[in-house]
Amino acid sequence: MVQVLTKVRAPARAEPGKARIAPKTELPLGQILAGDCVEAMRSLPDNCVDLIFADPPYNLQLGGDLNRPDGSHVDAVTDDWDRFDSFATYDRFTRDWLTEARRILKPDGALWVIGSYHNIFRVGAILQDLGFWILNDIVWRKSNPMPNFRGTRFTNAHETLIWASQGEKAKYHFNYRAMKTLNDELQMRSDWVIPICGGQERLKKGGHKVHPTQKPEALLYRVMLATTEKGDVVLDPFFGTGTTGAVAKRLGRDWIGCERETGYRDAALERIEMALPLDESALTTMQSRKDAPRVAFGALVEAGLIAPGTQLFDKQRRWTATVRADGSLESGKEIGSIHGVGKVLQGAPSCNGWTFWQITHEGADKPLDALRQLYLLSVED
Amino acid sequence: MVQVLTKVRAPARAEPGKARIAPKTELPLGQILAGDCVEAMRSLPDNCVDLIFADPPYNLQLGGDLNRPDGSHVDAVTDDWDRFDSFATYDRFTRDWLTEARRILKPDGALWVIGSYHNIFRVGAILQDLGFWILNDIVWRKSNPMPNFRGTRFTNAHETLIWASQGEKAKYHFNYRAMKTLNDELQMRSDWVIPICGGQERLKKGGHKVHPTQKPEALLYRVMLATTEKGDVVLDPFFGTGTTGAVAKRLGRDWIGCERETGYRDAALERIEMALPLDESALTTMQSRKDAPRVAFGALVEAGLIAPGTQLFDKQRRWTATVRADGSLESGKEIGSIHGVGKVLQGAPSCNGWTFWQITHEGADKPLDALRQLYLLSVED
DNA sequence: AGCCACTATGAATCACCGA
DNA sequence: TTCGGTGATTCATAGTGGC
Repeated sequence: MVQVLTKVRAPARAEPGKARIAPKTELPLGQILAGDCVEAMRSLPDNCVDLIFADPPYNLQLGGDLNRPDGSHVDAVTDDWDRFDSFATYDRFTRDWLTEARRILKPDGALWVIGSYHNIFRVGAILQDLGFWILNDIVWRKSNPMPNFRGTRFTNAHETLIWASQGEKAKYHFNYRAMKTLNDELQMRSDWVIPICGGQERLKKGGHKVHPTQKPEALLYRVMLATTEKGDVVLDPFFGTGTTGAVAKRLGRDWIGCERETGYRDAALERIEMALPLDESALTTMQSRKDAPRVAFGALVEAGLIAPGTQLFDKQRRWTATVRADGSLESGKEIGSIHGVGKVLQGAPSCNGWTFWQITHEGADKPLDALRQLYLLSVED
Repeated sequence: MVQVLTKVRAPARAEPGKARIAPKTELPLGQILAGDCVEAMRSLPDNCVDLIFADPPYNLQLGGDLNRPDGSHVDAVTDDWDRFDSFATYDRFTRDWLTEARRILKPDGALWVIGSYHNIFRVGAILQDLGFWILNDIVWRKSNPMPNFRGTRFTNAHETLIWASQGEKAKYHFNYRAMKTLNDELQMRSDWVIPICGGQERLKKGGHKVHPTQKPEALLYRVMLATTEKGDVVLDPFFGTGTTGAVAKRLGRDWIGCERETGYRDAALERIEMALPLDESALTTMQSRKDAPRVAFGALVEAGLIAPGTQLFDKQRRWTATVRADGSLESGKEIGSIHGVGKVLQGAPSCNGWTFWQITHEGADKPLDALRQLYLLSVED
């Protein structure tokens, strides 16, 4: 049953003198706390993190084996950590970690939780009961989901994220301009098309995936770009193989993880060690409408086709420019879209940035448009 | 003797002796029951409807008026207790109508509920608590949502539907082939792109919309096509201006509505009166193979389409087998049905012999299934 | 090199009838 | 009620190997 057992504290808006904000120096930044996440969070002070991203067990309740039509076996999520006796047990677990999360979250911090229909309705109801205020539910539309092999239901092609603040009146951070820039000058919608995690990004060991449910970095990239600032502290209570940490490092955010399993912790630390932080200029995102670029290529940056910090150049190599995290471009004092910067540099009345700017990709120089074609192929539906 | 195994009958709608299924003649088909939906549903017998589609209100706890169960008025929602109280009120309301819905729904019936992040998590958790079994959550992705004017959040561009059966082991109906056909021969996914209701379809009176949240008919069309058969009874506890009734009439389904407000009832009746039912042939949908007559492999041998002694082989020609006079198959030491032998040879948990085994027929290699089709044509009248 | 064929796999609550 | 037999059912990527 979804119900609140104890009355929750007032939702907390940062009022000077009422809540002490813990300084970052007291925090285990860049560390993975071993053990149960509730215990781990108990070791942290009140009001100390800016964002919590949580990917809790989904309580899938899978039955027997499943085979594809060709007879091959589907590798299901049967790990111990996803087994709960009942909805009541799962609800208790959920209430426990959400309660602790609420305590360590700053008054103007935000919570993100991802889940599927197996668990997300319970999580959503409980976090509302605890006083969190839902700002959006976000649909991650998978461009390449696993089919329904037996033809018994609709292809389960999405997962749901909930974005919530500490309370109805609580402040929160939303980088509206960065999101709009990332989405080709259209407001970012509540449905995001992102491929599942595979290929080079998927952590493997001995030919096998290290974690059964590794999330794509593009998902975390958008979450953090939308709702944190550079230097913010991001905590992930179900750290797994550290996607949250890797993206936080790339984006210049500090991170804290909680993870019970040694194998996941080791893989995460090694992975984050290798992650390269973006440089200062690449991290600067659009702040106001005045600098607003018209960009159609933020999605390529997010998808990892173009890394923030990448140098672009024109065919004659008269100018170069640097790609920033939200898909804007910087060249000397000029900042804007790929089109706008190209126009100003050339002193031309207009410029098509897709054909003007060149990029070195797989050892060859190509116009940006070549990468756009690649991207379109990858997300078309 | 030519033998066709019994054609699959229309799936029985309940276990005989387990529950009495009310005959349709006892039901108020094509009527809108006035008043509160819980009261209205109480007037209906157990196990009497095949589908319930519900679009419940979700703004009870916010802004406007809020009444406690005893009828007293709740002041503006400003403190925690009141907020909790409003969720509790909404939960009680939800549990009440879902409980009654569960009673009148047939054992193999299905429930659909639509909502937004304001209420859908509570509805989903409660229906799970009541024993409903979620089959899919569906995202209605609006092609033309209202923008977020203040730029404070992501554009709220979708709503969520939950599709649930009576329980984990309950049967349910899913017209897989019809959905696949509707989606250009790809499995229908859990995210549906459908425009919001506007234009000619939107009911207006004196220049104003009659109902604030009229749903597009395309949405109901897909729901009913996917999970009901012609002649099924569809009930909508929050009938509004009758989208459910209009689509049910169009698709040859019977309907029952519940609606408190006279204005909505009048508009709905007028609207449904004008709706044109599709003719018989247009209503015929793609049948799944499972509904086709069953043919025993032996019948093809008997009919002379396949001679005893014929060699069969798999696509990669790893194995061969010989057809025997009684329709059994022999491959080395293995003897049995086309399915059983294929299963053992591959070491697979199961095998569809019709698609696994190939045969040389009229100079070309074909799966056995091709001959089955020929056979079906030859015995059809 | 480039193209094609073939294989592998991903958070999945994945049949149903008759004896 | 359990058990066994029949037979229905997959999409987008990534990777590998042959020609």
